[in-house]
Amino acid sequence: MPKTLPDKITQQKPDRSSPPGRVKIMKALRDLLGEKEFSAITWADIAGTAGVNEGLIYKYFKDSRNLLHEVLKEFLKPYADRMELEITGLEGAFNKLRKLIWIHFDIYNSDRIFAKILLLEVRNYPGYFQSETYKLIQHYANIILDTIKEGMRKGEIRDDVSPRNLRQIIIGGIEHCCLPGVIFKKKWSPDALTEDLCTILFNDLRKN
Amino acid sequence: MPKTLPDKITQQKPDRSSPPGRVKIMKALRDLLGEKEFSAITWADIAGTAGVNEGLIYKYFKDSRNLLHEVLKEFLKPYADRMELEITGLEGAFNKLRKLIWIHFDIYNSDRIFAKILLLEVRNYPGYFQSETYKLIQHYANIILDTIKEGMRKGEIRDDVSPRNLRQIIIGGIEHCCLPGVIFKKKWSPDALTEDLCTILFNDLRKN
Amino acid sequence: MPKTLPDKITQQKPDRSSPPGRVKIMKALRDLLGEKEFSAITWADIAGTAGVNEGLIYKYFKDSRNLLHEVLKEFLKPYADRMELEITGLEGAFNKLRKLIWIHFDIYNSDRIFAKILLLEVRNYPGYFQSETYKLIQHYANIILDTIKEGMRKGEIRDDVSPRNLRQIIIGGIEHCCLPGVIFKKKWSPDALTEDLCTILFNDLRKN
Amino acid sequence: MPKTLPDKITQQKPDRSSPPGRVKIMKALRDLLGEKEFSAITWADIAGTAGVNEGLIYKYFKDSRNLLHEVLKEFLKPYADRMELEITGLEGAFNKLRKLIWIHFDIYNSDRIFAKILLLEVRNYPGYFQSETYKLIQHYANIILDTIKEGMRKGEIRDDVSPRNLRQIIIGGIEHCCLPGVIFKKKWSPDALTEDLCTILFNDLRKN
DNA sequence: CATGAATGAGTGTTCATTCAT
DNA sequence: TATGAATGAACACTCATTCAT
Repeated sequence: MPKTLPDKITQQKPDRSSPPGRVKIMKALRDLLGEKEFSAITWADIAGTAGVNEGLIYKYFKDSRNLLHEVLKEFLKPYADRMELEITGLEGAFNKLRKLIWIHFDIYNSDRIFAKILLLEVRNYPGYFQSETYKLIQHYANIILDTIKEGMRKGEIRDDVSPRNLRQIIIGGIEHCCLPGVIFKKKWSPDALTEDLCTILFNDLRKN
Repeated sequence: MPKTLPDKITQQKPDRSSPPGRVKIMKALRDLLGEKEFSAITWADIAGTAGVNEGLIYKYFKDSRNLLHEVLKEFLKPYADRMELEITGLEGAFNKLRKLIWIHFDIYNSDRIFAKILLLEVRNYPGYFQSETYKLIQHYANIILDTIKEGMRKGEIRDDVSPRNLRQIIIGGIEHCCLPGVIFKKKWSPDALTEDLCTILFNDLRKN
Repeated sequence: MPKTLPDKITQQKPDRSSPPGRVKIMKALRDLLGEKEFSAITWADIAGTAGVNEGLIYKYFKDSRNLLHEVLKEFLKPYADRMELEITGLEGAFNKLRKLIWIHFDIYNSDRIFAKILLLEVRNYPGYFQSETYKLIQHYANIILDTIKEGMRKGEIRDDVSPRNLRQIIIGGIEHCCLPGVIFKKKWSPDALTEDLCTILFNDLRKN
Repeated sequence: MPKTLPDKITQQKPDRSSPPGRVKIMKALRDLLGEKEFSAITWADIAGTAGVNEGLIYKYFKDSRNLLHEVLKEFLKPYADRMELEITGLEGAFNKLRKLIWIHFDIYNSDRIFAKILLLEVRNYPGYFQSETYKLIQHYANIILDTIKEGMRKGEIRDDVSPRNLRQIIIGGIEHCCLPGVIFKKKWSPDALTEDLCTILFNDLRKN
């Protein structure tokens, strides 16, 4: 079973290039997201929490959505490289998929705020599917897709199903297994969920 | 392969109890949902489209969310009975599940507006998970869950996985297989999707 | 010499169709225009002066420019019919032109607020030359143009010059004769200005 | 017919007294005026275009209007001497006036940006009529006025009209003949316009 | 001489909501 | 039952301006 991801991926590199105000604003939004829905967060909230002037937000971010995407990007970025790294060296498509699945469960489990935003909120903001955040998400999704395709090519995975559908089912399965926990704020075990999901997807569902 | 659902489930019973104003308002929202996001629809929009006064909406609905739920309920209601009806008489858990899966694909396929609302929008409205709409959705989910449990009890479905997780994976799989089509407005074939999803879930994913 | 225009053309017909709020708002803007530049007038000013809510302005006028044009239209409308009426029955192009010139001097003389707006302010608002106000102004300009053309056709006015240019010179002459008075808030005599303008334009400028 | 003004009047003397920042700022505003209305130009625009810091503008110009006037002054200055030069040596008031008129048409024709600003925008800025720009403009106007007065004194021009009014009519005529071209961005012929304007103003308008 | 960072006050605009008729 | 009129409170966003470095 995979071990937890290296303690605290440094989410925020205090580039001396990033002005303190900008940093404070992003931090403020991150904090506020823990308290309330993004759509309920106002510029006044953000400015107030950050301790900066409202106008400053506009200086660094063209609008509130842009700010959110910036925050999400900063959250998602580190996982991008991570994910590819984690599966290199693993043998067999199923092992890789299992690992990828586990990582997803772990990420959603360890940061509930972002889990809620990613699983529930962000998707129905206008323009989400053109956003950079979506592109990052798609990047992960494509890692899964590539793994599937490779597995099919190598004759490990049955190739009488659409690889895209398989990927969608994996992702959908992951997300819906997390949802109850996210909504009703309960902890879950990434290990156990991975086990169940893989059992169901990889094996015959019929008894014996 | 299952055939398409009986043409035009009567979505709207003109209860003589339902005053014309109320009917017009609900109709107006339904029409508007085809044009734009729910969150972008204002009372003025609704009143304008319905051809009634803004104030009148308050007579019948306490707020816009309430109105939305009312509309969704009206949409979802017919399917409730339907679903149970469709699977009674079917032999075997897998057959029943397949049928249920197919129905979901078919519903989302045939009404894209509601698909978009249900799959993307409604979930992140505050209070959704306490709403009646959610209860109706849960009702369908429970039909699936019951079918799974029955299948396990009867020794058809392997019982070393959590039935809830299995249900979540099924639902998540369905939804994520529909999502690309909903987002990018492409048609899909409920038959083909059902086939893929069932193959993946029910059988061994390993080649041979 | 022409006599002053009939006392107080009824600028505002209290159509019972026009809601009191709307009327108050337009009145408020008209009053404010006497005090300060249009560009310095805020919605708060207008709402405050009118004694109504800021939001109400938006109900009746889509933006402040629209409100201004509405006010200008109401001011200009009455003169539209007037002008054509005044010259019907007059004999000879030069008589007609003289009358039209006099009317312009008189209008600008009697309402300095609108004179200032029309001669100085309104022209450089974005979209002015697509506005309804401009169309109304053009209507007057076209009456002059038609009179010129008719005069040329009838052999009264020399036809070796462009009628459009002649019109522009007449209008430009009128406006620039008014300008000093408008800017430095001095009264002028429409009669005297008409006399000078017509002498210069109609006759040989050379002595003898 | 007068020939075009000497190619490229040097608009900008790189006084060693003028610091590079100041020069860049003025250049930036001049460039921006070609793109959009002055009123739509912000300090950020100017600083961005100039490639300097916003704060720097304050070092050199007390406010944006002041900056505009500075730019206009720089534009208008060269024509001041020019104009007097051009008419010295000419015989007869009418010849001089014709030349002055032609020069105006030519200036407005050759620099549309400044034409638009001078003919449409600048006049309704608060304080314009106290500005240095206005004084420069008045200077030109006075050259015309002096020429008229001289012509009257010498018995060339009829003296039964106010010289000021005559000047206003000339200037108004010039401006209004240019306006359509400026607004709708069409080229015009200074020669043809001069011909028409002089014919109308100097001669009898009556046929024969 | 020039900059990066930050500010404060205001702007137009939006909308759900109320109420007398 | 339904409407026209009006309201209040907030909201995102803008921008000229200042100041320490």
